[in-house]
Amino acid sequence: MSDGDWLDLFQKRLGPNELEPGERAAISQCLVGTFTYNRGERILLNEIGKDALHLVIRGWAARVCTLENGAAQITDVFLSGDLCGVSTLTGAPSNEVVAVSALRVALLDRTALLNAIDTRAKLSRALLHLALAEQAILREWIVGLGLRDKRKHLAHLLCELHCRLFRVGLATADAFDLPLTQEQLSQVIGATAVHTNRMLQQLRKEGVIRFESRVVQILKPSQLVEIAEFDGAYLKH
Amino acid sequence: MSDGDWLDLFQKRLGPNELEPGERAAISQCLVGTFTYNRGERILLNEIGKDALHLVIRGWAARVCTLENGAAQITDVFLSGDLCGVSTLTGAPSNEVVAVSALRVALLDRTALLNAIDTRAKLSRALLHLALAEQAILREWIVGLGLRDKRKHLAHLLCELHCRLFRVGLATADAFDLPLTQEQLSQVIGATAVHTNRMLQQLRKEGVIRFESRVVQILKPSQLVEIAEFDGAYLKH
DNA sequence: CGAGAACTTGATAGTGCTCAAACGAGGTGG
DNA sequence: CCACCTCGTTTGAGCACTATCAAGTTCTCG
Repeated sequence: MSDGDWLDLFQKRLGPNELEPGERAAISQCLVGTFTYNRGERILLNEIGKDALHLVIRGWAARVCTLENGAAQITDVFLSGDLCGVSTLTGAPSNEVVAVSALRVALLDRTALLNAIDTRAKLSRALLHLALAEQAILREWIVGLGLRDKRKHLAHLLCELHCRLFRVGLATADAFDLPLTQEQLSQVIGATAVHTNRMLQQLRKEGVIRFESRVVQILKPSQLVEIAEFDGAYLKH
Repeated sequence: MSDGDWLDLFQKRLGPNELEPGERAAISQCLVGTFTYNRGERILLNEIGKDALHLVIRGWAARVCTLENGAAQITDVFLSGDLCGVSTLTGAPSNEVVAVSALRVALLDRTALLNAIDTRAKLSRALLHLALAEQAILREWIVGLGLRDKRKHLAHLLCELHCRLFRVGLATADAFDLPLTQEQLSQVIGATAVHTNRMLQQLRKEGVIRFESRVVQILKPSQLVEIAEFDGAYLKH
């Protein structure tokens, strides 16, 4: 995915709600540049983030909430096409967001974007749409944390990530890159790294997945879906 | 709270982003009536919900996600002033929402509201604002489920509810009505009803709260906040 | 090749679950 | 007015899932 395609990527992410040429132009005028972060760097809560939202072009990012005892929870994962920092539009305090892998982003000027959505109703709808899509994912994560055991939750997460990546052309029918470490996976599903490791091994022993050198291969898709009780409808926003 | 005040209530809920007379008029023209549900009734996914969003005037509602085995998770709690069904604006599939107590709602016509936000940029911003505020709460719930033990999570939930109710004038400095059953509380924090009961008793034994006949009294506010590691900043959207 | 990060494995402890039953309050019908 | 039924709360005992602690192994990269 080259830098110039960021707008197409964003449009693909928005799905059926196609942007018209006018909206495309309005957004592309918000672009102030692109930037590359290294794995582990803080994004959004930095000099750049003060003025600009980050549209992910390539790589992964994650929002991390940390408690006093140092324990950390990942509440969002941002993939290609995801817009990161929408909540700062309303002046809300944002959490820490870190680059999970090398990360290429398009920088969209906050003020310009606010202007754009005030001028163009469709753009505003598009952002609302994105926010609601995120909500749906957050809710599903809550269900995973509250109701599923860790093995099922892990399976569900893999299904979700596969779906989301497939939508933007970053997954084949049965495989995708997963740059999250097991530690980070455990921060998503609310487990310890040790336990996450064991649940992964269990899924491997069951022959459902393979997961080596940052690549997940889904060997038995239907069984994975069954374990996870996965229904991708919530991603159809 | 009488029916006529629903708009003021909504405005109070939006907080600093005051609506101007024009926007107020635009919203109030979306009103198609008010309605009362009984405790336990399904709202939103019914005849009325097909065409109308529900603005809570009085009472509580909760969004419930149910798994195949019958286990249920509450992912949202809607209080006075909360707008319920925003996600249906984008045609997304909604979850089940039930009335936790007797529930009075204002019904806002979906099509009219869509028109209104397409016409008035400020209204659109207001809805985006609401969606982001909900996101912040969802994230905090994720942190609670992933990182806090059930006692702390329960304490955190009580802090949050107190804050949100206080904002709309439904809590005193140290007490509020809590119509959720212990079973429903447990569906929020991802525990069994038995365990939730024990954690409540522990908080009572510690002298931190009282909770009788659907009323929570916070006896030691600072200690409750400390147990929960509660920081209300995320509610300041 | 060395050093640190990430992954793996084992043993033990504990939080929270399951099953089972009893108790209390509110509502209804006889 | 009381029996009775239901829903919600409370209590107890045993078990399971997951955490914790500790150590060893593999991988990655300068």
